[in-house]
Amino acid sequence: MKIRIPFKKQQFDAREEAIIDAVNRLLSEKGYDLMTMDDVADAVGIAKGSLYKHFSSKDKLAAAALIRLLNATMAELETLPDTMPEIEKIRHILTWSLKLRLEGGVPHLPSTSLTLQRSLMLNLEYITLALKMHKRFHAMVAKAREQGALTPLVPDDVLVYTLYSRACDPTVDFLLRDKRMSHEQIVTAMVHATLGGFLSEQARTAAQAAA
Amino acid sequence: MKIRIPFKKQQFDAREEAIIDAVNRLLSEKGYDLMTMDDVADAVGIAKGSLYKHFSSKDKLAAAALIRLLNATMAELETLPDTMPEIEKIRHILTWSLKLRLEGGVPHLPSTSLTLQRSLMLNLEYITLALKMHKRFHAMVAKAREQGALTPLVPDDVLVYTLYSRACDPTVDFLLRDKRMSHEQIVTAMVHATLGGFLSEQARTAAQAAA
DNA sequence: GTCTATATCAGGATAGAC
DNA sequence: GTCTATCCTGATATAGAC
Repeated sequence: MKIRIPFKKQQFDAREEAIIDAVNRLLSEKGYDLMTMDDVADAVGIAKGSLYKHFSSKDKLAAAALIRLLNATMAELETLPDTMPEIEKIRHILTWSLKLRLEGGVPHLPSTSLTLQRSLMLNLEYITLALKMHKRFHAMVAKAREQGALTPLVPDDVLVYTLYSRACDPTVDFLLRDKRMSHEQIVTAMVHATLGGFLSEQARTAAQAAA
Repeated sequence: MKIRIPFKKQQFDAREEAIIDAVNRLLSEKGYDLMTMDDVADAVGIAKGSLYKHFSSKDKLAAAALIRLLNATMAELETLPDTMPEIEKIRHILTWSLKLRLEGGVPHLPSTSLTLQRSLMLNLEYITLALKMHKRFHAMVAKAREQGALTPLVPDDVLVYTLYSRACDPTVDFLLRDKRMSHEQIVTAMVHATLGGFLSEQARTAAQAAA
């Protein structure tokens, strides 16, 4: 049973995607508080009034962008084979996040803005997804620890939160501004510097042998 | 030759200190963009009009707080004995920054806000100090590398910028919110996780022997 | 559903009395 | 130098024509 999607609807959805794209870029550039609805409207090329037909508030707009990001992250996790050691999954998702950020696609996380944080806490769809991802991350880290990859000196929570935070680390901004390292070099260095502090001796020698 | 400082002047200076204290707290809580002059005036307990007699703009206010922070950081560095291995100095200053942050004393760094960043770039006193500290950090990291403490896999710049960034890492906010770790535990874990990624094998085994 | 106003309000900065 | 009252810009959100 094939369902035809009306052209109008397609057009509408495409526009919404375009809006969220713009929001993503703007959020990563200016952050939530400095991003204005005028910015968004201009970037998409529509009037501000029209923008409000799609999203009833600035909150909703940012939430939509973050929800898309959460879904993308979950999808990326799905692509990883079950057989992959958990620490490699962690490395993969960290690398993926950093790359996304460098391409300008990733919002500065909610952590950046108190106002955004508060409004997100009232958004059921966002909370549900965020919680799901949080559990997923926790499970991944716990398994990595079972597999002996993590140092006992740092608790699980620290690594979980670091996975969220590193993609919006100002260090990356500074390195970008210097223009002395390529995107790829930045990612490699950041991943090494970030994970290096969490690895057990065992995992470290294993990683060294691999390299 | 003893110079008497007029009482009025003492009072004035004390008030300025109180203002900067409040700004520090507010900056660390809400960040630059969300901090309002009303907030500051209320926190200090004076009228907004009076506030402007002390600082002619919001920019200046934030700059004053950051300048005080830079000076405090330089002073802290001065206290360290020359004989101390550079990597230990690095560890010390990182620990110091994190503690300060946990006490609510440290502003979220300029990196947080684009607007603040831009206005700071026009503030000669700030730029001069920031550059001085930047050079100081760079020298410290370069020496640490000479002393064989750093891994060749991560460039100096990354560590330098990390020293700035880690004190405003959202990871710390998350850990604080959970209330599952004491301030001291948070500092220890963050320092280990942060520096762990930069150490050479040599430094790592040395650190392990020390512990 | 898109546009062009416009209502409304918050926040930075200033004026002017004391 | 402190206060109160006010100006003015910029930003969210809405109204109303097409």
